[in-house]
Amino acid sequence: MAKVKVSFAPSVRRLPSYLHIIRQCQGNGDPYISGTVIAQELNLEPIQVRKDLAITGIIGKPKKGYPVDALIAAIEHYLGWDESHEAILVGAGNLGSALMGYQEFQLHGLKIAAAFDTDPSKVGAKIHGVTIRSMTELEVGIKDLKAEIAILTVPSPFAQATAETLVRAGISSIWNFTNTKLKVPDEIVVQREDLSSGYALLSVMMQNRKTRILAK
Amino acid sequence: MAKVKVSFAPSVRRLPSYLHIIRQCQGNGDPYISGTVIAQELNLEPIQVRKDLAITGIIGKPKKGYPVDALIAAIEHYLGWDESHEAILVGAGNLGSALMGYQEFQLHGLKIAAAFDTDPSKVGAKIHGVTIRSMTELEVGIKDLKAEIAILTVPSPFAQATAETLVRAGISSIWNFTNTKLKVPDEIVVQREDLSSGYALLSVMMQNRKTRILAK
DNA sequence: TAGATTGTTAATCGATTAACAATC
DNA sequence: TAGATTGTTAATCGATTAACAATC
Repeated sequence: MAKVKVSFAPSVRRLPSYLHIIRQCQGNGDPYISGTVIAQELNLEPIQVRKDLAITGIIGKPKKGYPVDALIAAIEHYLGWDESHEAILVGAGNLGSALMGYQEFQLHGLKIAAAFDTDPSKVGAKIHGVTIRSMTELEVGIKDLKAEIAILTVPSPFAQATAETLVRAGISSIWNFTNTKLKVPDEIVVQREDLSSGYALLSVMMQNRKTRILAK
Repeated sequence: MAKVKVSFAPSVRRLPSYLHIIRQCQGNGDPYISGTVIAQELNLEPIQVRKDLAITGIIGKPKKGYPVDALIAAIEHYLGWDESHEAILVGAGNLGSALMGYQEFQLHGLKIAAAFDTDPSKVGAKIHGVTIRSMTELEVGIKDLKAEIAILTVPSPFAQATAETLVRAGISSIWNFTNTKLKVPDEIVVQREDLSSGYALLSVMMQNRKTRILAK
């Protein structure tokens, strides 16, 4: 295979957008899609798209572009979205419930097998088809279900303690939706999703826009 | 003021995490906090924290650190979080409802004045204190409320059309939670929040972890 | 064939990190 | 004072972009 030296996180983050575009293309019945087209659709540079796609190992055809079906398969395989991963969700509040209802995840191999919450009135109920269990069963539940991913949507003050329980129970990956930076062993994979950081960016862009307009 | 050449988006994105730590410090009654401490807490390099804080214009004291109250004020002012912004939310589904319940936003000046949805059974109801109005009132509603921000949580297929209505109604900033890249005029500020990109990163890290372990 | 598009190698750009003098 | 911490200037690192030969 050709040796590919590529930017990492930024490229990986862009892959789902590519996948989205390419899927639409597949719906149209086009057998090939060019990096140029993808770039245009997403307001990116064509060279960036080509570089990013290279990490999946896919080979394009000059003049035509990339074979749509193979490209989708390559991206999904690279992301591991072609096999299923058992997940549990901790904290069935507003955000947690919303995430349970997100069908897209299932499409990408993420199976939320159970949710856990401290609120006794929720326990036993189902939200979007997922049964809510008591937080006291968390450790046993994780082992029973052989879950590898935990989606963490508890209130921030409980984030660290919950994470420690998760690690004890053998969870290897945590998708952290709290605004707490978790202290966990190095071998645990943590991905933090931070709405505040996006909102901060939006806020600053809004201010820049205003000064830009005033400067006219 | 000292001239500060700084990385932009990444620095801005980190500011809310700093704010979170510094607030805790304020709770403890500490009058000063050092960049070193913040860095330790977030697993960052001290120099990075100092560089980031410099963009807010705050001046630290050698040996002591930054004055906590002034630092909080400086970050909030830089982000524009010290004044309120009227927002509306479009698409009161799972995610939309969750966002309406997110108190943290109000704390940072984001006021969701109304929500809009196509579902007649939702119209008139309140979710987390926000009244749901009919989508047909969207344009008038935005003008009435003098909203500047629209939080877009409609199903992806409706994202582009809805965005166009928003722009027509005079919205200047869109916080886009759909996985559609919006085509809007340049002067409109758009911040896209993309769960798939975070999940992609988590997925790849999980695979790398496995190969790392197998390599042992 | 001619030309669009690929993949590779090199150049640029921007963000992070290092080094260190200034200072409380 | 001595030493921790700041802010500045320079060096490194990594990601994006440019240039271009290869190719269908």
